[in-house]
Amino acid sequence: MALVKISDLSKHEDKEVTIQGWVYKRTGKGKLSFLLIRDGSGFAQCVAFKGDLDEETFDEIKRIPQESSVVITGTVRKDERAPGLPGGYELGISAFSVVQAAQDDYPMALKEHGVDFALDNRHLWLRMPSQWAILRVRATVVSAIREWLDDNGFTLMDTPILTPAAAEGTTTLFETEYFDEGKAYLAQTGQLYNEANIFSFGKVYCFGPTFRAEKSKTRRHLTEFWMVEPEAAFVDLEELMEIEEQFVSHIVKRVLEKNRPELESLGRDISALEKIQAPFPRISYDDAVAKIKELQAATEDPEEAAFLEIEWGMDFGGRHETVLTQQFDKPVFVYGYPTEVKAFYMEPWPDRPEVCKSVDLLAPEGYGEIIGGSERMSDPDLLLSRIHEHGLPEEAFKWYLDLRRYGSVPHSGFGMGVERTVAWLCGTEHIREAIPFPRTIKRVYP
RNA sequence: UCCUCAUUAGCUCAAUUGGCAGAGCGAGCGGCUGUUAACCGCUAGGUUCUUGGUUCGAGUCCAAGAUGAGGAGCCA
Repeated sequence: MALVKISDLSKHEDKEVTIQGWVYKRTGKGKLSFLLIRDGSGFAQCVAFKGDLDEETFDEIKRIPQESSVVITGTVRKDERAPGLPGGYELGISAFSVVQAAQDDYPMALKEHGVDFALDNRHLWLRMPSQWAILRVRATVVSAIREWLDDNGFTLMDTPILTPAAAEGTTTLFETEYFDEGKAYLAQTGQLYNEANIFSFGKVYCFGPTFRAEKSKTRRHLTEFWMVEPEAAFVDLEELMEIEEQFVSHIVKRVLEKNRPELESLGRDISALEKIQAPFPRISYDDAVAKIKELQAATEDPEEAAFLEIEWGMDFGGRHETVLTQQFDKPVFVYGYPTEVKAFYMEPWPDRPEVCKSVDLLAPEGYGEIIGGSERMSDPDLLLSRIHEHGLPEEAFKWYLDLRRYGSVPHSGFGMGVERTVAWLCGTEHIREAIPFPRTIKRVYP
């Protein structure tokens, strides 16, 4: 008889098959016992009738503790009552064997848990359907990212994680001793290296973990997170936005194709995701500020109005992004931020030096920034003066300035946060659930 | 770093004005042939975050501390 995955049960209707997995839940009903089994590919109900089995086996099933690892053989039945993921099919048990009976003190009840308890038990929390669903979506997001970039002429270039100095000069970095060379720092971005790579490969991307030692304690921040950073030569700001909207649309499309049961199990509003197709709306920073002021004036709640206080030149806070994105049912591009609130390497707007050619992509439903990008500065003299203005060590950027001396071209790139994207697509409250083992300012265990 | 909030059974929470420490889930035992967070009966399970103070009496009031959370700043 065939060894099958739960996700394939529907292909074996009325056949006897064997599955290998773990007991997620057990419900006794006298002469009937229900086991909800998970095997990594999904969750399926297995049903034991006392009359179909010898007494010893039925008794063993009736008493099997949650999380025990088991091998079950049975006949696949279509039954609308059968719970599971994808569900709708169940196994009528004919043979049952235990690989290991779990201890009966499994700490995670099949209930809501507080954040602290859930995170202390992350190694076990991962077994629950909600976490399984979110991390399956994450895997699809990652493969869709690579697929789209690989298919659209971008070459993967791995950039270093150990770096000699602050790349952007703004954020606090994790520091480590590096032999006799002094300090090294965990990378906060691979962008500067990618700017070198494009002069050999044209269009490139790096994709890996990124580290920020900022003491950010919000639902949108991790100290270790995954970021994909495409960078392309001969691409200006307008073309960059076109790349981003095609890229994001493709990721959403793949998730809708591959993870519909997962999204449904999470209670995600799928129709909201079906609207995510290029083109996305574009709004200038100037207009966005005007819009926020308008929304602030219309607010009756004085507390909310205070949060929405904004003047031209300020960066957006979380509240600003929320009210702005609520005006759209797709992600929205905000471009042309004030030079002062952005990184040193962004190309100035023609005839408006106080504005730079930057663009952020804000996800709808209040999720906010998932992408930050810009057209990069191509003039070596201006770049050098910016490095001085930001108090950055010129010596560390010598190679970076070289790029502007030998065949400089207009070029652009962006960084997309994987966990923020996954949290948005799954409708998850906090991005810590969008990575298997989150690292936050107060947590490096487990 | 700052602001705000939280901490009671393994988990999620309740406990009136300061007056005997409680429930549901989970666990164990028993019952039930379709459970969907099943249901019914019984049993076990407590340093009420810590230290000090006020009081006849503190889970509750006061002080200090610990731990955690999510907001600001910063960013993806």
